[in-house]
Amino acid sequence: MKQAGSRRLRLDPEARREAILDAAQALFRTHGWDNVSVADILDAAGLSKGGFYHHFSAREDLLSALAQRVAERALAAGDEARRNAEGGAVARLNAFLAGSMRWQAENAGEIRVLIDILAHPGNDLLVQRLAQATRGVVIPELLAIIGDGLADGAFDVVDANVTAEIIFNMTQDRSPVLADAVARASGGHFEVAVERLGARLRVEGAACDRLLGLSPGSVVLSHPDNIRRLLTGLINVKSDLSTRKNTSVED
Amino acid sequence: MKQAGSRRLRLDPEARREAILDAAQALFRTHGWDNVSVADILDAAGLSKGGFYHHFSAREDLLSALAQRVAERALAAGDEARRNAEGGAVARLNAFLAGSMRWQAENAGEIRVLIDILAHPGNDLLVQRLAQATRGVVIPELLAIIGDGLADGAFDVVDANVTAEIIFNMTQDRSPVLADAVARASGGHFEVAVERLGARLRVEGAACDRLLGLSPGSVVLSHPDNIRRLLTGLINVKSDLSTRKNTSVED
DNA sequence: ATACTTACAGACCAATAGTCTGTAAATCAA
DNA sequence: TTGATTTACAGACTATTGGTCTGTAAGTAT
Repeated sequence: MKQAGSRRLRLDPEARREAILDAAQALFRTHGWDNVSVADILDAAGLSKGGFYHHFSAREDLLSALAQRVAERALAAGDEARRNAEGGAVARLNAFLAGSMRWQAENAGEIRVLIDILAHPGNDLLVQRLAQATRGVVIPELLAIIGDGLADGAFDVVDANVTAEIIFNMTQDRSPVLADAVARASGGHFEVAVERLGARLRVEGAACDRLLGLSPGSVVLSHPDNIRRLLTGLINVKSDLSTRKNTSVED
Repeated sequence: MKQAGSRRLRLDPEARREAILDAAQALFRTHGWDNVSVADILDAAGLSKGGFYHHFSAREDLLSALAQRVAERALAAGDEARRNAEGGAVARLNAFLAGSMRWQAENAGEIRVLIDILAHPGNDLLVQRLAQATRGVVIPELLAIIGDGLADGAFDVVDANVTAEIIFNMTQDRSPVLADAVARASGGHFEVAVERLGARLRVEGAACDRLLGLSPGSVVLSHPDNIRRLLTGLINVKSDLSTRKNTSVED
C-alpha cells in the first residue's frame, strides 16, 4: 500500500554488485570488519536494504565474495603473465607465479582487508568458507600446472626445488591470503615438492648437521617436521636471493 | 520504584569474576566469539546484566581479561618451576621457560580460545589491547631475567644462543598466544639475543653459503631478514633436538 | 543505628542484521 | 502494441543484542 520509491538509478546488476563490493572493501579497510554496518555500506553504495539483500544473502557473504574477487584477479594477473611468457612448462609456471605475486604485492592493501577478515574469530566456519572460495579458483589452476610437471617427471630435482621455492615463498610471505587455502588444498602435490627438497637436503645432510653442531643424520632423522622447518628457513633465503637476481629457470 | 530482586546468591567478587570468565571461556570455546551473547554468558554464570557490567565495562573486556588470566597462569607456572630449580641464572631461566611452556602445552585448549579471539578481524585495536594486557604481565618478567643476563655479560655467546633458541621456540611454535606480544614488546632485548645468534651464524657463514649453493657471504649480507629467516629454521630444529634430549644448560 | 559502598536485578534504549511487502523498470510473449 | 512475468530495487517492520539507568538488598565503616 505504500509507495515504493525508485529515486536511485537502476544499474546493470553486475556493476551494482561490484559497486557494493567496492564500497564494502573500502569501508572494511578503513574501519574494520565489525565497525561497518550494512547500512554504512548501503549508504556508500547508494542503495537500500532490499537491494543489498537481493545481491547478497547475508553480510557474511561479503567475505567470500571479496575473497573470490581477489583470488580471481590474482589468477588473472598470473594468467596474463603466463600467456606472454615464452619457454617451456617451468618457465611458464614461473611466469604465472611471478605475475600473480607481483599483482598481489601491488595490491597489498586490497589483500590486507581479506587478511583481517580471514582471521575472523573462532570461525573455523568462515575460514573454511573462505578457503573454499579461493580454492575453487586459484588452487586447481596452480596445482594442475605444477602437478603435471611433477607427476610425469618433466621436472628434475632442481626444477622441483625451484617450484617448491616459489610456492613456499608465495604461500609464506607474499601471499598470506592464499597460504591457508594452499596448505589445506594442496594435498599431495605440495608434499611432493617438499619431499624433493628433502631429498636434496639429505644429500647435503652432513654439512647441515655440522653447521648445527649435531651428530651426523640428526637433522634429517630426528623428527619429520624438522625437514619442513629447516626448509622454511632455507627456502625463504634462497628464493629471496634468486628473485632478487631475477633468475629465470630453464626447462 | 520497582522491586529489585536478589534471588541469586551474592558471591565473593573475585569468585564471581572468575565464574564469569570460566563461563565465557567455555562458551567461546565451543561456539566461537560472535556466536555467544552476553546473555548466554550471564545465563551460564547465573547472573544478570547489571552484575556483568559491574565486573566488566564491555563485552570486549572479556578478551583482555581472559588473555591476562592465561598470561598470569603461564607466568605462575614458570615461576614455580624456577623456584624449584637449582643452578645459576641460565639454569633458572631455562626452568622458568620450560615450566611455562609445559603449562601452555597442557592447557592448549584454554589457550586455543585466545588464539581464536586474538585473531579478531580488523581490530588492530583488539590485538594491541591484548598485547598490552599480556605485555603487562609476562614480558617484563621475562625480559628482565634475560636482559639482565645479556646486559652484564653474564651469558657468553653460547648461552645467548640457547636463550634465543628457547625464546624463539616459545614464541614461534609452542606459545602462539604470546608470540605477538613478544614480537611487539620485546624490543631491544630480543634483538640482542638474535644478534648473538647472527654473530655465530656469521662465523659459520661460509658453511652455510656452501650448503645453500651461494657465493660466500650471500646469506649474511644479502638481506637483513635473511638472518632471522634462516635462524627460524635452525633454531627450531636445534632446540627441538635439545629439548628432546632434555639437555640442561649450565651457567 | 546511620551513612555509605558494593554487588547485583531488571526495565529500558539504541543499533543493527535480516524479513516482508510493494513497485517501477526491464524483458518476454502474444 | 500490449499484457504477463521477472528483475532490481525501496522502505517499513521485526528480533536480537550490546549497553545504560534506576533501584535495592547486603555488607561495611562510623
